[in-house]
This record gives sequence, structure tokens and C-alpha cells, in this order.
Amino acid sequence: MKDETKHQKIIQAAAKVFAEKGFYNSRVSEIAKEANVADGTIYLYFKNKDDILISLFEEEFGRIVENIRKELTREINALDKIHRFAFAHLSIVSDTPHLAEVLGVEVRQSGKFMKEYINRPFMEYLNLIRSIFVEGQESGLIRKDLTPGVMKRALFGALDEMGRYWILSSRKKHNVEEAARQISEVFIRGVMTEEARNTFPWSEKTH
Amino acid sequence: MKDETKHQKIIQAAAKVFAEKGFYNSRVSEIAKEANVADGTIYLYFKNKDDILISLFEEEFGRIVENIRKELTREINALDKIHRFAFAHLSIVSDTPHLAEVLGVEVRQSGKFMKEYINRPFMEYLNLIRSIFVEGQESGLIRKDLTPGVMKRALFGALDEMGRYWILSSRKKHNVEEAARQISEVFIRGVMTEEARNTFPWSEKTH
Amino acid sequence: MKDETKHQKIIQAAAKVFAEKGFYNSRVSEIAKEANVADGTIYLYFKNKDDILISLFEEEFGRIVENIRKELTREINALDKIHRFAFAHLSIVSDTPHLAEVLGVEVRQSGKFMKEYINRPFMEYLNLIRSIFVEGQESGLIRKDLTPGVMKRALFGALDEMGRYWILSSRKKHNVEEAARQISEVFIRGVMTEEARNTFPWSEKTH
Amino acid sequence: MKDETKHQKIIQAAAKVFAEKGFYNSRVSEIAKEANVADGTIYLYFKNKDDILISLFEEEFGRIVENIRKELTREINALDKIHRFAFAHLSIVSDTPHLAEVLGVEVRQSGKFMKEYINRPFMEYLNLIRSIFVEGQESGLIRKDLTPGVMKRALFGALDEMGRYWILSSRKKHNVEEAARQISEVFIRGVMTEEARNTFPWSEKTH
DNA sequence: CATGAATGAGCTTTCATTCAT
DNA sequence: AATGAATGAAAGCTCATTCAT
Repeated sequence: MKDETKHQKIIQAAAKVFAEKGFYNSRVSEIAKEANVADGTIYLYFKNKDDILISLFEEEFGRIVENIRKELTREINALDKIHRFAFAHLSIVSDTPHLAEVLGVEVRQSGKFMKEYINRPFMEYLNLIRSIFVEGQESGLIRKDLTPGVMKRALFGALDEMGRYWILSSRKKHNVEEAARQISEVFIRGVMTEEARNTFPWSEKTH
Repeated sequence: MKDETKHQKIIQAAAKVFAEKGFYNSRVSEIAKEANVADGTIYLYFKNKDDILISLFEEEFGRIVENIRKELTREINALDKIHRFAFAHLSIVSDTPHLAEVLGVEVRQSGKFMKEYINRPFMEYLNLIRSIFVEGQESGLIRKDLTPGVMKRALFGALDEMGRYWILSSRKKHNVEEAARQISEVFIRGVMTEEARNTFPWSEKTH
Repeated sequence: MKDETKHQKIIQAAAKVFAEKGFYNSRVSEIAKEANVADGTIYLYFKNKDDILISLFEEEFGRIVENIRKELTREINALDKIHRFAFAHLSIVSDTPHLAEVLGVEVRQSGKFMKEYINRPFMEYLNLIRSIFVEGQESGLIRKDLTPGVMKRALFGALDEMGRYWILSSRKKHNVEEAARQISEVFIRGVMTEEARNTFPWSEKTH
Repeated sequence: MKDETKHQKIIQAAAKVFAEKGFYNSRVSEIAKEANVADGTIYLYFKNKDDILISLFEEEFGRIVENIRKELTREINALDKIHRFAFAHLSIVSDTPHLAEVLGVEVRQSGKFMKEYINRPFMEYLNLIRSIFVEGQESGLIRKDLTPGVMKRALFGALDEMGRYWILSSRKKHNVEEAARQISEVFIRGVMTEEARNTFPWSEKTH
């Protein structure tokens, strides 16, 4: 259990295979072949098939959360952060479609048992969005009658569904960027306070 | 096809079992037991396990599309229709959580082959939303720089994610309604034209 | 799970295969083939491979214990019962060598977990012998300085080892009978009290 | 074959592991760990897993046979040798229970192929007993109507079964010695000629 | 039409053995 | 000689599907 590379190779292979066929239609032997290792080798690095998926989540989601957190610091106000988030999310989707598909799909489909493991990193991701809304409400840019817990799911759901569609269709960079713009703009306009609307001409900025 | 009841009984049983365990963790024998029929009987009404899911989609989604289409006629303008749709969607979720869970989850997880069958009714559902946006743009209530194809997925995604959360958590009627209100309001405000904003005081109506 | 015959057919097949190859070298598929059923059918009647062995023990040993208990009632004194037991034990071996081999071998080799299940019927069998010695001591035919718990194992061990040898070699009925005679005679002479020796001319009877 | 120590270390480790879990439930990697060598090292000293067991038998059994043969020369008549043998056998069991368990159990359970290798040293051991009976018959101490080939198995079986029981239970030195006394006494009284009985008061000696 | 016992293909996982270092 | 990561054959078991009743 030395080779860090092999661990990664298997995770990557699994992401690809899972994305293509779904977890339950993927064979461990396919992952092994994709990773150019023997079937048995998989079990030197992972407890079982479930563990591959769980590890995939923990490691990849963790990495993504970190990256996006960093991205968000580049904006100073909550409304701009919404736009930044939407753009970053869909960028990840378009840059690593395999991964995105697996993360997005299996979060929902996985059995109750696995859910508990998978949800942890996923919740962290959602709470990244939540914190944007909380921050916006505190700074008076976002209306206080909106529940951050609802908003985080609404924004995530919108982006996620969009990303899934993009994966299955055109896959042109331009389209993702345009989608990010439209979705974030709708949300920004939708959640901003009257005060914010009068002060800043965001509509122009996001055009 | 004499016994229409049995066909329905199996579909209902399948919806329940699929919702609880997911398609791949559900056993045909469990569906049979839930439906109070013998294992073999299932195969008198369905070609195979996949076919149960496909039928479930076609029939249940068809019914839902019809109901929602009717619901929408109760509103005369596109912005109100968005609100109506959000409310109707989440009502279905809260009224038939089994079904909703299956429809929402399996649309995504199912293998490429099945997708093609499943997508048809699902696309119809999405296009119901699409037509609202198109209608809104034509009537000048919704901005024309928004792509209906993006919006339909954004709204659907937002509602769907919310619904999933609701199923897994509180399940209080009040919460769904409040979520429907918030999400539709954000979308309405987000997509409306400046002109519409000045003409109608929707913000008050949707409170 | 109706067919009682099939359960028996599998047990019989398993006894044969286990006897030939030992438990760990036996394949479930071989048992299935020997029993003329499909591999999967085995699992309609038994929980798993271990369960086949456990059932084999419980059912067959139970039957044997019952038969021998009956046999023993045909003799009125403990010394004759020793002879009767030896003869009965080796008769079972020569009549159902497969079974005897499995019972004898696997009692010893089985893992700690399984032992607990297997030991129960085996202990009953041993205690059948024990009760003979206890009875003999009470009636003054067997010396009281001998521990029944030691004697039961000594007699069983002697017969068991003999039986194993017989299975692996000649398999002539005559040989088993002669072995039963010799072993029981040695034990009878070895355990009897001086008093018993003077009263009854057993040496002639057992010739 | 330079490192005689390592060969022995592995044999000892194997004896321990085999005794604990049985041959088929023992992993080569466990033996390696117990012996403080790498898995691969095992294969520098042994052809395969079977070979470890076979070597264990040949070497350990050979040593035991030699020791017992020496022990037996300390007695001048066959009946005393029976007692001496019983005592020596059970001493080995109580001194090296791991080894004894493996030798006793695996002799019986091993597949036909292995049996042929394993039987050789085992037969030698049995013939040690046989020679006692032959000698006794020649010197007129043991009855001639008893077949040495039957007696050797009877005595071995009795001792072996006793030893196995002792391993699994109390493990008090006192108990083994008492068992050796009882078993050998029963056999001595059981096999001795009338003539021997009148000449020598063995019963007192063995008390 | 209905049944459910029987089927057997196909999966995950284990572990003795190898071989590059 | 020694290592231990990698191998891949092989086995137990599951479960969608069939078919005799």
C-alpha cells in the first residue's frame, strides 16, 4: 500500500466507468481494466466496491470545496459571489464531466447506508452556497425573507440540472458560460433587496 | 390485459419499493410481495424489471403532465404560471413522495439505454416549463435574453432538489409551500422585465 | 420450499462429495451436480455451504443416536452394551461409509465457529457411551476408579480410528465385525471388576 | 537452505496457525507474519502451502517417533510399554498442543493426494504401537487372538481422542496423566493373557 | 391467468503465488 | 536472500427470469 499514484489511477478510472454506466452497472473488473491493474489490486487500495465510490466522493468533493472556497474570496460581495459560484460550478462540470456526473448522480441514487458517508462532503458543498446567502442577508444585499437552507438547494439544483444537461448534449464551453451567466443573474435579481437594486447596476455588470 | 387492477397494483408496489431502496437494490420478488402477486405474475404484465420502471415513468409522468397542464390554465400570465408550477410540482412531491423520489432519482441514474425511454415523458414535463418561459417572453413579461431551454432546467432543478430534501427531512406541508413560494418568487423576480416590474406589484401578491 | 426429497438429495450428495474431497475441497457446484440440481437450488434449501454441513450433522447424527439408543436397549447389562455399541458403530460405518467419514473427519477439522453447532449432536453421541459406563459402575460390573468421561472418549476414539482405517482399506464386512469383537472385548475385559470376572464367563461369549 | 533457523521458524509458525484455525482457514500471509518473514520468503523454503504441512509432518512426526522409540526401550515387557507409550503420547500432546492438534486433525482431513505423503510418517508412528503388541504376543503376555493391526489403531484412537479433548478443555497436567493411566490400564488388562494375569500383579503397579 | 420452485449466468471478493526490486 | 505489491484464477452466492403445474 505504497503507491499513491495507483490509488489515484483507480479513482479516476472508477469515475469514468461510473459516469458511463452508473455505479450498479459498473463492474469492478472494468474499473481494473480502465486503471490498467489487476482485479485484485483494487482490493489492496479499497475495501470493496462501495468504498471506491465513497472515497471518490470524499477526496474529489473535498478538493472541489477547497477550490471553490478559494474562488469565492476573489469577490467581496455576496451577489457577485453567487455569480462566481455558478461559474465555478459549471466550470468544474465542463472540465471534469466524468467526475461531475458521478458526484451529481450517485449522491441521489445511493442506498440509505451509503448516503450517510456520501452526504457529509456533499453537505459541505451545499453549505458553501448557504454561507453566501447568509452573508448577503447580513450585509443587506439579500432579502431576509428568504431561507438560506432553501436557497442553497435551489441554486445547487438549478446548476446541477443544467450541468447534467450540458454533459449529455453539446459540451461547448460557450454554452456553459452562458448558462452560468443566465442562472446566476436570475438568482441575483431574484434575491436582491430593493436597496441593493437601486445602489448598484448589476444588471449591466453581469451582461 | 384483462386485469387492469393488477397492472396498477404492480406499478404502485414498484414505486414504493424503488423509492425505498432504489432501482438496483430492489428485488423483483419484493415488488411481487408488496403487490401481493407471485413473482412469475410480474412477467405476465411486464417484459422485465426495466420495463416496470419504464412503464412507471410513462404512465405516472403522463398523468402528472396532464394534471399540471390543467393547473396552469388557471393562471393567465406567465409569471403567475411559474408560481403555480412550483406549487404544483412540490405538491405532487408531498402528496406522492414514493413516486416523486423514483421519478426524480432514476431519471438520472439509469443507464444510457434506458434513458432514451425515460427521457421522453421527462422531456415533456420539462417542456411544460419551457412553454411558460416562451409565453412570458412573447407577452413581454420575461426578458428575452434568457434562454427558455436553460430556464426550464434551472427551475426544474431548483424544485427537484428542494423536493428531494423535503422527502428526506421534515415532510411538513407548511415547509413545501413556503419553499414553493420562495423559489417561484426568486425566479419570477429574476426573469421579469423592467416593464413588468413597474406595471404589476407581484412582490406583494406572492407574499 | 416444499420438496422434502430435494433437501435429502442435497444432503446425500453433500455427504458423498464431502467424504471424497473434504469440506474445503468440495465445491458447491459439485454437490449440485451430484444432486442433479442447479447451483442456485442449493440456496433454496440451505443458507450457505456451512449450513449444508451443519444440517448434515444435525439430521444424520440425530438419526444415528436414535438408532443406537434403541439397539442398546436389547442388552441388559453394561458390558454387553459395550459390545453392542462397538458393533453398531462399526456397522454404521460400513453401511454408510460416506456419512461416517464426513461425520468423523469434520467434527475435528471444522473452524471454531462451526464447532459449536457440530459439537452438540456429537456430544450426545459421546454421552450415549458415557451412560453405559455410568450404568456399569452403578451395577458393580465396571470399576469405579475409571472416569466415564475418559472412557467414553477412549472407546469412541478406538472405534472411530478403526472405522476410518476400514473405509480406506479392505471394506470387507467380516473385518469390521472382527474388529468390533476385538475392541469391545479388550474394553470389556479392561474395565470389568474382579467380581464381574468371576461371575460371568464373558470371554467365551464374545468369541 | 543456508538459514536453518528460518525454515524452522516457519514450521513453528505454521504449526501454531494451523492449530488455531485449521489448514484451510489459515492464510499463508498469517504464517509469514507469525514467523516474522515476508510472504514471498515462505516460497524460498517451501514449494507451496501444502508443502508446509507435509514438511511439518515429516519433520515433527519423525522427531516424535524417535523420542518415543527411545522411551520404550526403558521398559522391558510389552505391557509396561503400553503404559509407557500412552504416557509419552499424552505428554507430547500436553507439551506441544499446537503441534499435536495439527498432527491429529490434519492427518484425517487432508485430501487424498496429500494423504499419501502424510501417511508415511503417521504409519511409522502407528507401527511403533503395533510392534509392542507383536512383541507382547511373542512373549506370551498378550493374547494371540488379537490382531496387532486392530490394536494399534484402537490404542492410538483412544489416546488421540483423549488428547484432543484435553487440548480443548482443562489442560491440567494432572488430568492427562490420569487419563494415560486409565487408558493404558484398560488396554493392558484387556489384552493380557490369563497366564500374564496370574504371574504379575500389574493392577497394583499401575495404580 | 397465476404460481413459485428451479434455473444458471454473472458478479464480487479472496488469497496462493510470482517477480521486479 | 528477502521483500511485499501485484496478480488473476477460482469460488460462493444472488436474483432476474422461466416454465411445469
